[in-house]
Amino acid sequence: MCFFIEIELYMDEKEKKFLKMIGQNIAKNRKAMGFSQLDICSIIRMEKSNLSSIENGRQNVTSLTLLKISKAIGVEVSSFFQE
Amino acid sequence: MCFFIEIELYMDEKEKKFLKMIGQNIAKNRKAMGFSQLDICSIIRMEKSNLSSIENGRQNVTSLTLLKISKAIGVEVSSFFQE
DNA sequence: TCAATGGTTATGATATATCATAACCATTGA
DNA sequence: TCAATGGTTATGATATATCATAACCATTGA
Repeated sequence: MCFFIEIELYMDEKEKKFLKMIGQNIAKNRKAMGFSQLDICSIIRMEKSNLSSIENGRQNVTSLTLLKISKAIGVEVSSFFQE
Repeated sequence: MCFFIEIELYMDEKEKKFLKMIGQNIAKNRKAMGFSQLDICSIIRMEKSNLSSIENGRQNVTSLTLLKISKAIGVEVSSFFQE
């Protein structure tokens, strides 16, 4: 038995879900405002591979990237953190 | 005249202010809940140099770090993005 | 058909967040 | 006094976000 490892795995799952939630919120807001991934990428000069990976929760996106995406879409950054 | 550079500098200022805002919100919430920087760092196993630099807006903090800090303090991540 | 659009995944390079450590300063309480 | 506490700043190492590019797939409209 090794509780430390269990806790680590548990946190890891939580973190994965958190990143997935952010990505889903970005995608939801983006589509609601009528933008494609490519639209956003050209507005903020970001690679489409990057945005795709963020929307799929595969990347630990930084604050400034969230700021840029939120401005391009036209929503508040905090909208990306709603459950 | 070079508008491109002007826009870049302008954005840079906006971004600096954004990071400072996040840092101030973290510090405000942390103090309100009665925690020192060292408390938070020991809870989430983060370097105090790192947290200090985040609270002073010198670092482009990542989503997962915001998640950890918010859990340690006991507030929502979105509270770090309130104007 | 098939070109265009929107998105995903992979790879190597570069920039930078975080770690680890240390030195330093100010404040506080014994 | 002075040790303890809380915070800042600096430096080098390591991990990883993002860039840049490319290949690929599915859908759609001409």
